Amino acid sequence: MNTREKLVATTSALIRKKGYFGTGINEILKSVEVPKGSLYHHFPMGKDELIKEAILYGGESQMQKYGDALRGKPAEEGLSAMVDVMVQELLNSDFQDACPIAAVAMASGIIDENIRQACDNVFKGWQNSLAGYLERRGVERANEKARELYAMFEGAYVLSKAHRDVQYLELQKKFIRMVLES
Amino acid sequence: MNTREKLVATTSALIRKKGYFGTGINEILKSVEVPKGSLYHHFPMGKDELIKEAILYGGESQMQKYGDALRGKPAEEGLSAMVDVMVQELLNSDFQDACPIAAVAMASGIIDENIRQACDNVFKGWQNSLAGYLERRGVERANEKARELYAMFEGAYVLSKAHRDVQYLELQKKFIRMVLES
DNA sequence: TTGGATATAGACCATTCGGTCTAATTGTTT
DNA sequence: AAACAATTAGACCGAATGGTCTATATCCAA
Repeated sequence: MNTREKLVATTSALIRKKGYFGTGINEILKSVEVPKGSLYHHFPMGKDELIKEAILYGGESQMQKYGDALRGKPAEEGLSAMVDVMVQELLNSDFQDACPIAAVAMASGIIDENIRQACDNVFKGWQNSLAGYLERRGVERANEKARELYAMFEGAYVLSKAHRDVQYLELQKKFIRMVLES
Repeated sequence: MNTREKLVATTSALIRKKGYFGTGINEILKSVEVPKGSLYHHFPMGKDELIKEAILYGGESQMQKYGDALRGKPAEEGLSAMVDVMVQELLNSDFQDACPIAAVAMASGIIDENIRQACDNVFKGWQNSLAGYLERRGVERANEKARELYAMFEGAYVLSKAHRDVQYLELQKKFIRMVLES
């Protein structure tokens, strides 16, 4: 892992916990043990460029985790496993790591428009990937259902973190079948 | 409206857009046109105390809006009107104002535990209020359904903001009946 | 009208913020 | 080995951060 990759990966981990404004450049540098010159060499546009990359990186690695959970399983079972991924991430991080994009997306509209678009693209990618998964399993109106399931999961992720209680995520499992069969 | 109330109301509006770390004390003071001495007179514990109050204030005023939308309507119609409140807030603010609590809640776990608890209490209040509303209309398993509807709405609120597109919220209306009748 | 509480006013503080800039070092190509 | 680009290193900058402190109003009760 080279300097650039280390910067992106660490930034991704930090913004997931503290969002855009809560994550400082000096903090990132200290965490990665890299001098300032390196950062501005690899990311001439500074913080916004680094965070944009971190959003895309975080989006991809999260998509991979979800993909692993879904793969080879029938729809309901796969989606349930996807919820379990979120549950485990909350538990493993003492409720610090929720959706890696949401924390930044909440402040979009204030921050650079490029960053909002990066969040947007990640969300769209997840959603399309989920829609494809459903379609391959013969689910009707897969796109609409993917959107709905995704909104449910996202909301439950936020609430479970705020409550320090995974019951909101666990509850989603009860409603997956209902959405699929609607 | 006295100085204290003005500080709380303005802080509530700002944290809704930018979250905990994105909202600075000096910015608040400038916006309210109040000197620093007044702030620390009314809130000796500083920023964290002010933001905690702002969370509770924002939670109450939002609950009032939702209550107005729900009041006197049958369940499905009322919930649909509640979604419309969220849609209008996004549109009226050019997609800057989503859930007034979520932006701060996302960074909880890092911030003062009192603030996380304030977010938690607001969320719990909304959820209980919604459960009561459903119960009064004879809905079975009102508590569980209130939780689920609430998670759906919260997720759609976040996604609609990130996408700058209210379709996620509008989509919820199609699924309200399904949850109610489940 | 005097005294004491309440509140406003803002200068000042150490620290951190994101960012710039110049050297020194490392790596690669001839 | 020389030359050149790529990268690392970190001192330094102005601005902003949250917070403290003293002085001055303002208000109400005695």
